[in-house]
Amino acid sequence: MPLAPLFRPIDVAPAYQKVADAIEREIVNGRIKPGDPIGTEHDLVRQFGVNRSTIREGIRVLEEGGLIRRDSSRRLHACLPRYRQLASRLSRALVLHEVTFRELYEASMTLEVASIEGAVERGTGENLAELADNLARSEAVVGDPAMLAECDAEFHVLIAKASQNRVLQLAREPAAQLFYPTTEMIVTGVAEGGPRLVAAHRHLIDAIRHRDREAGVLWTRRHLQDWRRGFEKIASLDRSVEHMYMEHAQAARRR
Amino acid sequence: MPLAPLFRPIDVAPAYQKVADAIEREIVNGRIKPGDPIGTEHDLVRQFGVNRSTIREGIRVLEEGGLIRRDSSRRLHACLPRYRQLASRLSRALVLHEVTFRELYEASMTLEVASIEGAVERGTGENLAELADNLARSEAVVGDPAMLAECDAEFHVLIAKASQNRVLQLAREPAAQLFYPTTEMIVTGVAEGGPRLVAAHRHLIDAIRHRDREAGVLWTRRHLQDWRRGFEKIASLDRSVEHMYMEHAQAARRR
DNA sequence: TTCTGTCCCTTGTCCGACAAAGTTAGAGCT
DNA sequence: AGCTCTAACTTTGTCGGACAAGGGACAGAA
Repeated sequence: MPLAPLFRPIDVAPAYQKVADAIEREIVNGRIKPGDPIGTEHDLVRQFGVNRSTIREGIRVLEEGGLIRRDSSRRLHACLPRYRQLASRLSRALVLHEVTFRELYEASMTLEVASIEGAVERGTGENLAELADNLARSEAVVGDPAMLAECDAEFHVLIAKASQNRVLQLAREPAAQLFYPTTEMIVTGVAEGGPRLVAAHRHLIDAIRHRDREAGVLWTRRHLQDWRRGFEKIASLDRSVEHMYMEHAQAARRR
Repeated sequence: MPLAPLFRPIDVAPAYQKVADAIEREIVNGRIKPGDPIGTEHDLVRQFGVNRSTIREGIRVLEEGGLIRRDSSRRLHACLPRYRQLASRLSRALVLHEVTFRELYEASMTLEVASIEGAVERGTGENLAELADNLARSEAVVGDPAMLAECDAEFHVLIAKASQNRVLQLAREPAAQLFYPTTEMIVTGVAEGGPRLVAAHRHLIDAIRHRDREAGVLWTRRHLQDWRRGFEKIASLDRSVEHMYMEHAQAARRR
């Protein structure tokens, strides 16, 4: 007969983890504000009373989590995690889980429609100006698939931003990052792709300007259906997302 | 006149970052499969030709990203990033960006409705069994707010799972993690909260069983509106999400 | 067979060291 | 005085070596 449990397991986290947790707590609690400097490694060695190697391992954890960064002079300071950086982790996870383009398409349909609804309802003049600027740049590069795909990605980020809902902004980002590389392929492969894409963007901006929700939803759906039709000329929707994402994700990390 | 560019900028990432990138590439490319052992630190020292401290810093980066784990005996192996773990990073970011409950509510309305639609359309018998099991456990703890809140969180994870859309599963998770702590408060504060919550769950399961999309959407909306009404008795929707998340997030990390 | 002691290996941590790059302070010049 | 340029000083990234704690394997004892 097994012994009755008498003791609870003790929490024995390694020291580097405790260091990371302690600093994280201070940041999330707000005692260290984004932008505030964390001391030098030597300072932290003194404060925590552990070796510099241990401190450095803890710092790596926080750095990867986006909670602290090193500025140009490599000094440490707290910072607000960037959605894009975090989303690239998620995109990577989606690739590893071998999600299909069908899942990506379906989820994006939901998320992008929600974004445009928010944008139509709450988009500001400033949002419209950014979108118009993006549109102008898109029109200028309509013949260059790579540039156009980049503009398209930015356009939808701006739509999400115009929704004024940061949760939505964050939620759509992982799927969007996986879309991005395919857009270039599609615009390259389908002759009508570029102009249709730009036209859809124009209609979306109009919808926001006139606060015309129906039009916004309609054109978002069409825009995505265009993507889908274009994609199906190249591959099956049930293929899983693959390596194509890699180059883009790693390049984005460097920035 | 400036010289014509003759050389490309050299990649001057620190060694620990290169180590992390190299291992990440192998995992994402699929040459290292989830579950495969990475060598010991000493192996990696030999392979990369750098110091063990450097290897260890690289490992911390990958560990935080969820790409590798240490098993019970602390040996390294590749693994599939868990959505929950990644989502907790995102939740933390949302807290730091001081998103409001209104944003959380609006985004969740979209995401949960999409989840139930998928679940109604594609939910399997196994999904239903898991949901039914969850419902039974919920009914048993209807008087215990903490346990009930936990069941509620799990219920909605199961709904998302039943949608068979992993992108959606992932996208809803960050917002859901921030909801969780408030559910307990609400069920505690509102007498009718517990029974109403369980009733809604029952209706949702029925909707999936009968593939009744209208009912699924209807009860999801009601369920969320209940949350909202309950929350507004406690605080304003425009308050930003705060520390309340911390205890839960850190506890989840340990698992 | 099951328990226990021992050995080897791995990890977590520490110490000390050094080159490169950035920072600061002061000397020197206008 | 104000500016520039150089020389210390700091800080980071990396290295080598070291050691204790703890898991796994294996042999021997009950």
